[in-house]
Order: sequence, then C-alpha cells, then structure tokens
Amino acid sequence: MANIRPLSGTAPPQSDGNGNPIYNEVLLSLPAGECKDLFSKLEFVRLKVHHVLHEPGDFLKSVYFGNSGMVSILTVFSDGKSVEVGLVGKEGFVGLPLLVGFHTAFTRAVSQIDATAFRVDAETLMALLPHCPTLDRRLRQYSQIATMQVTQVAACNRLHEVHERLARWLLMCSDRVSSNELPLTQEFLGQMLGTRRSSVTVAAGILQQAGTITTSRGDVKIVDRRKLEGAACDCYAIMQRQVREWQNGSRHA
Amino acid sequence: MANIRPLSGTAPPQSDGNGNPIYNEVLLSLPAGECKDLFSKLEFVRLKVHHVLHEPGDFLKSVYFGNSGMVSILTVFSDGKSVEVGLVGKEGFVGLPLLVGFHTAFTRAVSQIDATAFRVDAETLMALLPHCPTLDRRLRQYSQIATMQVTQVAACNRLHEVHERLARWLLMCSDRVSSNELPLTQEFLGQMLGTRRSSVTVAAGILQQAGTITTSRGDVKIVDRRKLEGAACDCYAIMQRQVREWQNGSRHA
DNA sequence: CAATCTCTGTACGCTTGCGCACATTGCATC
DNA sequence: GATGCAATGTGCGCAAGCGTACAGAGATTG
Repeated sequence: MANIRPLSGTAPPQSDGNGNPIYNEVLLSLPAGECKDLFSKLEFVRLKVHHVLHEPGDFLKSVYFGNSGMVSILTVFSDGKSVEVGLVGKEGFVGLPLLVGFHTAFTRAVSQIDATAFRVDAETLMALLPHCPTLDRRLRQYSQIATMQVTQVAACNRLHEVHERLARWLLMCSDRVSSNELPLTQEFLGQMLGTRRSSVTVAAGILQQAGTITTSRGDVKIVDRRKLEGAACDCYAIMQRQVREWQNGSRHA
Repeated sequence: MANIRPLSGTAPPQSDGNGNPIYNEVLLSLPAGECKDLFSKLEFVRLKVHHVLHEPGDFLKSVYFGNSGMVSILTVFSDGKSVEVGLVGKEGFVGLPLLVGFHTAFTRAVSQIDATAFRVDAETLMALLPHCPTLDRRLRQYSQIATMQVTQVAACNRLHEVHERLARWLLMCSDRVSSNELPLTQEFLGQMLGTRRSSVTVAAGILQQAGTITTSRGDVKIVDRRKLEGAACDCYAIMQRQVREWQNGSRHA
C-alpha cells in the first residue's frame, strides 16, 4: 500500500549528483546515511528502444539499475528463436550473475521502450557491498525475486495459452513503465512470448474483442485494466504479489 | 576433468560425524579447516521416493544438501498441473530462498528416486556463513547456477518438443543419480515435463525406436547415451556446461 | 491361482499453434 | 500525392499435443 510510485507524484524524492531523478526502488530504499557513497559512482544512461545491453557470452562489467522504462531478459537459441524470461523495471537491476562473481552473460538484455538506468562498474559495486549491508541485502533479495519470476514464467510458458500470456505480459510491462499506452510491435511481442508474429495478431484480436485493449500500428493501449487482469493467467497476480510483498517488507526486508 | 564422481570410486573421501559418506559437492569443496563446524550440524536424512520436502506456501526452515538421488523442484498450479523447473542432485541444495531470508516456499520439492541429503536448520546455517566465506560463496554461486537452469528450462518449455525435453530430462536425471537405469513411471514424467502421460508414452516410443532407451513398467534404461544426447535439445549441453564450468572453478570459484 | 491394481499402449476427435504466403493499411519521405 | 517501407490482418495446410477413454500387460495380494 505504501508503494512508491514517484512517476505519478510531483517532485521525485531524490536525485543523483547531476540532478537526474532517481526512481529505482532499490536505490530509494537505502538508508540515507549508509550508502551515499554509491550515488556518486552511478552513471546516468539513456537506453534507446531495442538497445542491447548484452548478448549471451558477453563479458559483463556493469550493473544497471532500472530507472524508467523497462529491460527484457531473453534466452536466445542458435536458430534465432527467443523467449523472454524476465522483465526489469525500476524495481530491480540488470546483471544478476555479477553479484556472485560470474562475468559471462547467458542471456540477452534489451531495452523495451525508451529507458533510463544508472550504471555502475561491477568492481566498484562489489567493493562497496561490505560497507553497505542494506544494499547488499536488497540486491540479493532482488536476485531471489527475479528467480521466482523466471520460475513462474517457466511454468507459464509451458501451460498457458498465447492470449493469456500476452495479457500477462502487457500488464507486467504496463506496471513497469507506469503507462497504459505501450509502443510495441507485434513482431517484438512475438519474440517476447516465443511465438509467431501472426499468433500475436490473433491473440491481440481476442483481447481487443473482449474490450480489454485497443491496438494500432506499433501501439497497444490498455483500456480496461481490470478486465485484462481477468484475461491473463494467474501468473500475473502471483508475480505481482511476490514483488509487492518484498517491497512492502513483509519478507524480512 | 577433475570432476568428483565418488559413487563410482572406491572409498568416499569424507564422512560426517556418524559415518555417513558425504557426496555433496558443495560440502566436499569446502576447505578442510574452515567449515568443519558445519559438519557437526548436519543431519543425515533418507528421502523415500516422492517424498515432499515442501509445498508452495510452506514455511521453510531447513536447507537440504543433496547427497544421493535427486530432488525435483516443481511449479504447481491450482488446477493440479505441474512442471518441473529445477533438478537438485549432489551438486547443490534445496532451499534457495532461505539464503536471502525468505521463509516461504513458492515451489514444490519432491524426491525422485530414493534420495539422501544432509539437513541443516536455516538459522544455524545462516549464523555460520559470516565465518565460512567459502561456503557462503559456494551457496550463492549455486543459487546463480540454479537460476541459470530455470532460465534455460523456461525457454526449453516454450520452444522444444516433448521427446527432446524427455531426452534432456533423462540425461539430467541420470547425471544426478549416477545411473543409467531410472525407476520412473510415465505418469510421473508427465508431471515433470508438464504434459500428458500418454504424450510421454509417445515420446518414449520415439526415443526407444531410435535405439536410445528401453522402457518397461516403471523403468527407463539408457542404452545409448551418446545417441540420446543427440536426441535431446541443446539445452542439455548448455546446462551441463554451466554446472561443469562452475565446479571446475573457471568462473572465479 | 484368482482377483486386483498399476502402468502402459493406443486410438479418436479436437484445439492450438506453426510455417508460409499474400494482401492491406498506416506512416514517412521525397 | 506518389512511392516505399514497416506493421498488421488473414488464410491455408499441417503437425503437435490435449482430453478422454479403453484395452492389455505386468505386478501384487489374498
């Protein structure tokens, strides 16, 4: 309930040294005194649509704290097929493996929508962790939340149908970008859902028919959010609850 | 190459206080002096076939280090359908969320095959971690490996066919129990693969036709491992490599 | 040995989704 | 406003897999 929604508020609660507003909820949750060190090390970066942060096999050297927009984490196969396995918005960060000292990416990370993030060198961040217990705990807990999400997606991918998964995805995306209007092509949605573009067309048609969304060229609008939640599989509610509970601290935050 | 395969060796390298042989590779990888404390806290447990360690929503209080046999991690839905999202053998442990202080299970953990494990109270383990840096690092790295596996499985579940996934699963299972003979019913395989029992029959038929396995009532034998690897999707090789590289220490172990 | 139960093979109709292809429509650029 | 491109709607044949049901084969128990 006390959920942080700065984008819809008036003035952002904090900003980094250069006046860039901080929306990332991990960063905002840090105790004022404890980790101010970190803020000076953050580099504000703008990520254009479809900007690739890393490909499988790449050497990872930076962590990206999501600040606005959204980054998708994909598994890609050698035949070019891909499926999304995770979404990162302002609630988390990109670069999970770095936290345990792994420097090789095994996924593709690509920005959906225009996004902004705070980048920090992995070495720098790791060096700070011993002095920033809250940050350390939050990062590790987010890793676990991300794992729980992948786990749910793994099952969802197997057992639920395209239009249910599309509805879920639109909702999750909307939550992260704080908007009901999503600039997305069906081709791209197909890559996220691991299905054909034309299957997305059909699925979107079903949702539109039900009066939950409207679509036009490269654009999806959520018109009845409640109804869209009904069209999505339970996975949406489950994953949303997991993040919420964590953010509200009911899990030993 | 220096991979530990104690089950096929003569004498196990170590045992706990009560003479139970230790095969778990995390435990075996600990420096001799550093974490002997832990060994006295371990409780040796035998897990019968299909024993449920925890259901979604359960309060978690123990970590289980796999020692022999195998434990499956499943996502289950309210309609009773389930899919396996992770396998734990002697390379890892059950209870990932505990490492970051989460005490609520969100999956089902169930032992395949008769299994043994070392159980330790979460509080006890967590209290030891500050004094056992190697253990701490290994546990966290295994968490990451497990996440990488779920990630691969999420994509595999979406894009690969039943007989490919079945082949992959049999190989992964065989690796963990160190046997080519697997006492498994098709009904159970269906729950693992998130498919019908009769689809398993068909898939097993394909694999048997190709001369890779033989099946009889409640039993699958791998007769041509190399060929079975060819029948499996790439996911098997990918996941196997991830674990191997970690165990061989090429990832900053 | 008979009865019973479990596991497996198989079949049938049906739905979903794939692969492919082609027409159409909206947007941008000249 | 003509041209070109990207995005979308649609159609068709086909394969995979689902839900269901039933028969046979193997194990177990009395």
